Amino acid sequence: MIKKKIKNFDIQTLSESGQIFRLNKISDNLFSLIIDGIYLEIKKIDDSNFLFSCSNDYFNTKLVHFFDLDTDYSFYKKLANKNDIFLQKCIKYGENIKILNQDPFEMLISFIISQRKSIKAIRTSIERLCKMCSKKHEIISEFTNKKIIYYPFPTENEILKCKNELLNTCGLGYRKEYILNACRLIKEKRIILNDLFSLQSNELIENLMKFKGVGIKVASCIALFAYHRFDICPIDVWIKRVIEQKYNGKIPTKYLPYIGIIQQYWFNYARLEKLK
DNA sequence: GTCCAGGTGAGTG
DNA sequence: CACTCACATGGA
Repeated sequence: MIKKKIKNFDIQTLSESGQIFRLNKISDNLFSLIIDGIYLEIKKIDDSNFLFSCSNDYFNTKLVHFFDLDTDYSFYKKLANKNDIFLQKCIKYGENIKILNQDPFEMLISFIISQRKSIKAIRTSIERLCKMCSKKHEIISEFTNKKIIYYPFPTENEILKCKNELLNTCGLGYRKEYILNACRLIKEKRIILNDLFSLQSNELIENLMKFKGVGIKVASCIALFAYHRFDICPIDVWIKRVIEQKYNGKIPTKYLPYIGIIQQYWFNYARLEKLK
């Protein structure tokens, strides 16, 4: 277990941000996270002090990048136009939101599942998929001393090997075939997710949309949350409402190079305040 | 029971 | 090009 002083890190808001589905609040100020096949816990001591159940080395080499801790967000927080009271309010409301650097395959499968589902339902479905396809792991929590059972996010091979009747219990509905199809394309190396990092954003989106079941919205989420493309804006039902109601249907051009992060401020506010 | 959710692909005009 | 429609299922 290590202690870290981190400024502008809001794990509670991140866990509700709709970009990560396996960061869970366990109890007051205690969160669990499954990435990279491992389970770790994060305890918030106060606004800028945290405990992590991992080594200092793992924190520095993996988590700093994952949580995007080496990026200074102060520039983005100042982007709101002077007369844009709404965006100012959104930024204040979720001022320590970050755009994470998550695994492309996990984002691909997670956001295929996400279509026409609530965030709560997405989480349930993903957890079932992990439980059905992936290997069971057990560890003892460093914080609670309780036994923890967890399942890493499955690989494409593990999903393909999973029996149909098990996959059918994951609540995937019509998305099941999309997921199997995506796993086949990856297994056959028809699309290599790690090779897409070098592409321009528009080419990246184009390539992601080769997966059946991945349209412009899901491709945009993957581009933003796995490939860190701040110039990409996933437009879902919430963002549609924001653009129509607050911006007369048009995004201010000044925001376009950073619309990914701005979109996340909008989304967080609109969803948690149930903007109608 | 009804309605909605971080949408997409196929079909039609 | 734009527009409509079916699509499974959980959660409120």
